[in-house]
Amino acid sequence: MLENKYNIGETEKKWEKFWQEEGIYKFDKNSNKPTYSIDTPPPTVSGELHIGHIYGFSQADMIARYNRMQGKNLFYPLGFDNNGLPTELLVEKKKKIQAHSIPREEFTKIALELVDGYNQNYRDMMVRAGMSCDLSLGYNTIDNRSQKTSQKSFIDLAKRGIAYRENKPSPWCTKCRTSVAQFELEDKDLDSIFNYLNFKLADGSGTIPIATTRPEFLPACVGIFVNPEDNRYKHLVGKLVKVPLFEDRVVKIYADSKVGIDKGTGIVMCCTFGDQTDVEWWKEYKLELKQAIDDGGRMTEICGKYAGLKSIDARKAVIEDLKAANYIFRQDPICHTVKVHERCEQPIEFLSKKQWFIRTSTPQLKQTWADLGNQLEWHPESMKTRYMAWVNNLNQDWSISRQRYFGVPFPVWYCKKCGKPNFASIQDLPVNPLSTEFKGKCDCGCTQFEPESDVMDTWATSSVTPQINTNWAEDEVGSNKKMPMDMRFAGRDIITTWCLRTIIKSYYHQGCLPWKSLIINGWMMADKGIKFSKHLNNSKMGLNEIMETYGADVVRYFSANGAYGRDVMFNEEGLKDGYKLLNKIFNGSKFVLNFLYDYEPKKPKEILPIDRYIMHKFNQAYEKTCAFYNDVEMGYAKAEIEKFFYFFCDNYIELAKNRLYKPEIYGQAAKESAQWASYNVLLGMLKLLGITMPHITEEIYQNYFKTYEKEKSIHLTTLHPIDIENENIIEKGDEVIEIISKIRQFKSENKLSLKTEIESITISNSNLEFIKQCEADIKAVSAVRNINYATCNFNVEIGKVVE
RNA sequence: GGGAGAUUAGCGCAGUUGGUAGAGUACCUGCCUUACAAGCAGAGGGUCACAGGUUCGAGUCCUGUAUCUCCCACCA
Repeated sequence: MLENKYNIGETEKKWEKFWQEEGIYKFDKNSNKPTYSIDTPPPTVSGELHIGHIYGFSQADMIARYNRMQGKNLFYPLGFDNNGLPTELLVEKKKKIQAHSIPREEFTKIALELVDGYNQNYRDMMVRAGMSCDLSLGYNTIDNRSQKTSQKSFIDLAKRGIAYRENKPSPWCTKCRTSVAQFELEDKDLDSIFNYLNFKLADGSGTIPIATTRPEFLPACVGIFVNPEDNRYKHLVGKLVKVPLFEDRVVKIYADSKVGIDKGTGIVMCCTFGDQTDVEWWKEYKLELKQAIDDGGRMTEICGKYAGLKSIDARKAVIEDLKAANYIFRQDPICHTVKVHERCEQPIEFLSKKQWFIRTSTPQLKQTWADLGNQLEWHPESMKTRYMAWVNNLNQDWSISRQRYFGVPFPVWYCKKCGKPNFASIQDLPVNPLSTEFKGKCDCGCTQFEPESDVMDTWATSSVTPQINTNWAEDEVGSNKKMPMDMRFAGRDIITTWCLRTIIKSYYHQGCLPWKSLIINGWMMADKGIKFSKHLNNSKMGLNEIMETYGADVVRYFSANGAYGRDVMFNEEGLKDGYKLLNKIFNGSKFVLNFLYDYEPKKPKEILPIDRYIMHKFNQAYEKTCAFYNDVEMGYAKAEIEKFFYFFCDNYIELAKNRLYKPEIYGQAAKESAQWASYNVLLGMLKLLGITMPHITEEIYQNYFKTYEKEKSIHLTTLHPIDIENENIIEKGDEVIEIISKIRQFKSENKLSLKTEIESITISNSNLEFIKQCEADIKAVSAVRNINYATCNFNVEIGKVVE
């Protein structure tokens, strides 16, 4: 028997425990069923979880559950991404150790131990939210399997010339002492001062005005630029200019259309490197490379007396000296946007370092990425546009070197004599070249090697999750058979980064897409226009509080709202809607089960018309719901079956109630007919509702249906329509519902109780056969004593009320 | 600055190819109906962001504007 009142927390936790202990969601290696494989994106575990995290995952889980109930064997892992900077910083902070102070292996070991606790919290919350992942399939991107996969990927690409090493200026964070990728940068508004300087022409013919916010870069000034269309300065092109404070140095004036005539003074100094434009000019005009700032943000020896100062202090000193020497003729305070490293908010510098790159940006490759994008099944389709636009604008190869200590090392040693990179053997992976000698000889005969000390960017590893999942490092043939995986889900912000990179790697290694379909979810917004954010800490309700009050089923219900891929706004009202359905499912089921506990399902010889009708009506809702799930529209699917559930309760239960209660009046056969319909329809509804609300549906299944359905969990049953003979009955049944509705309307308008008895009604219709068959049910539900019939257009006339 | 999406009832959202604006919730009116008042029945409520245009007809197509979200670029 079900409890009188549904206890959300207790019941949900009970079944979560059951699912884990019984291995309900375990992937079965030996199964004959077709596999449905999901490349779950491994989350970076840091900070508090908020309801926004649950949003995307629970939507994907609904697709997983739908496929499982289609009879598929689910490969649905939950890994964690923890080989990057956030983990390194977390370990340093929590364990109070400097990464560099201990061997990399040891640091990694400590990291894995520490991260395990965080992973467990995350896993617990995923389980608590009703995710049906197989936790035994998890991985850490810093574990041996992931490292091996990532290193093998690198060696494969490097040996084929797809990965190459080159000296390239790239964004650098002097605080984290690492190069950073373009997409790790964000904008920040900072106050600064625009300094107007007079540069002396080398021939003594005068001065030219240049405005700069970074005067400390003067020692790295390698050229002056004006716009070729600028009539004021055209004549200066080709002349030489003395660098202020460093007057033994002269630089040439160039003309380039990238100079904005209206900006500043219209004359720009190019320093290596102040910004991206400097990088481009340096490359294009083959300028000298003068590095003014070192890895840690201090001035280098080329800066003379400023060497060793932090750049910010050097700036003050330089400005003082410029003022003293009368170079500055104007200073304007400005607020401008600078690129900062998203993790530490430190303004970035451009430094030139030897880095490994992966080729991604030639026109042919771009065409390949576009072709692959077209082969991929996008949900929703409109998201493809973003991908295509990005691919089209791709103009840089992918930098994968990071000058950090913690991470997946490059398995490479450079020959001390000729510099050639020598790679580790695949069977030795994973290796750390800092602690392992290269065994062998370079082609040049040399046996002395310099190990690579850099590690790979975390994306280099998180882009091979399909290869980690399919065990490509150990079994290429087996992996190839499993590729592409069936599905990947992701937030729409990472289509162009994570998704594209994963596509690139799968193409290079296995010549195919990583997945057949990509499902993009929107964001859950905290309030109008405001995203949930770790920085803002703006969750109105904490996740634990929400789970306590409403439970996972309700959170999942809320997550299913709206059209797929769209943002939704968090509001407690939305949770209350889910709570209503939860309550309704419990009460409706409790009522029906009362009449089923002593019933063994057996198809009766004769099924009454209303009972046949509700089963056909269910099949109709079933088809619609499944069609929505096939189109990855969880919101519409949920709404469809929810609508039908309410219909079932408000109409069918009311109609069948009397027959179920009073077999002595309506007959035992009439009761059994209603039992048969109730059994099938309720079970069918629970299965479909269970995709969104797995806990409550399990509770009800276990309470009764399990005895007759064999499967040990409702989530292992398969979806199918009710087996019933084909019959054109839905329209006729709908007419009966309309008759009842008209009588209810009459009573409501006349402010009567629904129990109020009515003397007689007259039903008119062109064909009265079906309605006549339902007479007993209509009378019972509407409290009508007599029904008269007339043959003409459909109409219901309501007679006198019994006083 | 460029690209993509959004803007519809008090609220959070649906609206397929152009043809009288939809459910839920809230509010309101009633009803304790042998499961559920966290329920049931019923009613009201919208210049479809704004301004133009195409069309016999526009929430839907086109152009522009505003606001929000995401992505990219620029920032001397």
